[in-house]
Amino acid sequence: MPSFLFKTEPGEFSFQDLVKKGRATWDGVTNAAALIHLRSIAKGDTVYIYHTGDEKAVVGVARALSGAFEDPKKPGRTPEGKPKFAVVDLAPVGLVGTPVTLAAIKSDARFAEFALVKQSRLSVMPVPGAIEKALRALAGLRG
DNA sequence: GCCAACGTTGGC
DNA sequence: GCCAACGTTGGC
Repeated sequence: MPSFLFKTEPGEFSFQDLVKKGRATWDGVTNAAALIHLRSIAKGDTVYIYHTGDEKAVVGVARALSGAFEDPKKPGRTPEGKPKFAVVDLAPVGLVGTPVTLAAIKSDARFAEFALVKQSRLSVMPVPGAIEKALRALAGLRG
């Protein structure tokens, strides 16, 4: 099952907010590259939540309750008539055992090819299997 | 269609 | 607060 990482500014919407709400529609993604990744998400996929700002760490795990669907709040269309924006519904799975900081990720060669360090400002990215394994080990998660 | 100017993200 | 890395916009 593919996995992804979402960045969020905790002052806007944190993983704890997702836990409180029980589920949330993840919207606000407008970047073209991020939207391509978002549209590849399927129901059941794992989503790691990364906090930007002061925390700069992977702090929680969520699950996609749906595949990507058209943003009901932003019904824009591309010139080809396709929905311009997409969103996905998430439910929290749980906090990680240990937050995995950006510093830890940057200093670990196993993450050298990870989009989080290679592609600045990308807010939705896939997490390849080998990287997910390393991430889960650092986070103190099973599997 | 090119590219300079501008805006945004997000780490430092 | 600064700025690098991009993306977007608009004039031509």
